[in-house]
Amino acid sequence: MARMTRGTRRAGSALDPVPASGVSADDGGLEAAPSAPSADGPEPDLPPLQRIQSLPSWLIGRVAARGRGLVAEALAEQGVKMMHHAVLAAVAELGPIAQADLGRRLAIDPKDLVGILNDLQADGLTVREPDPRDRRKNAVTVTPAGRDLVERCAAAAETANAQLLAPLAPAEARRLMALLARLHEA
Amino acid sequence: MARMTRGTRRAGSALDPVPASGVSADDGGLEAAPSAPSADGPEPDLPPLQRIQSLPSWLIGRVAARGRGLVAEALAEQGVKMMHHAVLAAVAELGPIAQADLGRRLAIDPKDLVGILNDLQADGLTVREPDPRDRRKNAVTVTPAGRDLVERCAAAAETANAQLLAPLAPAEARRLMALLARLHEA
DNA sequence: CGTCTACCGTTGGAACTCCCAACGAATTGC
DNA sequence: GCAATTCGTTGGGAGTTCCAACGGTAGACG
Repeated sequence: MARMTRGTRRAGSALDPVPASGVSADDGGLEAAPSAPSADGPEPDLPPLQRIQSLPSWLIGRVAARGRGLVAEALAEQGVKMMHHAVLAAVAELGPIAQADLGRRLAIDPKDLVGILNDLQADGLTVREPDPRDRRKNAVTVTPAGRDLVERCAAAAETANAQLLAPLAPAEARRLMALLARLHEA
Repeated sequence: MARMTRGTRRAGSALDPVPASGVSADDGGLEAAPSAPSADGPEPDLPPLQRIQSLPSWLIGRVAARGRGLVAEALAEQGVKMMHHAVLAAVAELGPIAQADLGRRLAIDPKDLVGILNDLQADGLTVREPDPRDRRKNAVTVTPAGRDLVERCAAAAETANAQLLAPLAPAEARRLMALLARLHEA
């Protein structure tokens, strides 16, 4: 609650030496901290660059964010949001499918899936009809319009993904995907 | 507006063949969609499994989500949120640093950084003092308590990351990191 | 000198994701 | 028949990410 900002106003020290470019491979030597990172024992070793932010989780997170942005941007040109495209594509691929199965496949919260399917249905891209075998379930199906749209969106998404993997040779991209798949199935 | 649910109630078809297990490597052959994905020309090739959701962006996103969860869980035991740890570690590493530079380094929105630094400062982990050279800037510094905490948090984060990369041999993990680093520097 | 532009920290708000709890309807097991 | 479970849906809330705007400050230029 009592969250104060701007407390003690004392004199400080130099602050500029951070160039903040995006390369992150080479910084000028600028560890001029007045505190004592070089006089306390318990630091075993510190890598040349960022100590914590070069962790796998951070790196993967950054790359994932960039990929998400690229795909979202590409899909925005088609007027489709990312999750809407994912659901639409999944419905187009897996014939008629129940909402719960859809949510489990795509790791989408059932609550959010309701809204997404409402939007897709309002746009005439998917149809919900009750499953005669299990009247609790909704059989979700694509309409021809939905199938057309998912085609264009898939092309846009693949372009964005190619852009994401552009720095890698095809063989390297395959290796990356294989390693990530192993982590995903864990 | 006018978002209808539960419209036309007609008879459907089979709906059960989705096992929804997590393996994703082998599905039983179940492409029994009554519509025509096999009669239209413009599809060049469709991979054996999920067509869209095996895209790099999706796979990376899923792995990133798992990594984020693991790190967040490990850090929660120390009572620290992920971004708080990231900021604290960055401040500890890069001497006194301005908030804007911090935000650019970690790709954090300035708004969110304000809240994070307020929390860290309220807990006595960091200090903001105005930079005498540029009175617009805040020089953020770690306190000894912050330096102690970041040490424990770094250990927890590294454990979580090891858990994330557990399915990979050390050489494979290094290769994955190298590939991701190339994508990140793009 | 004054003005203009750009940056700094800060605030407010929107959009999206995720989690938990509940309900009526319907299915399954006993 | 009856209990337990599942399904779709609604509701609320926490958390994250991003955008637009503001007053205060610094630097560039005339």
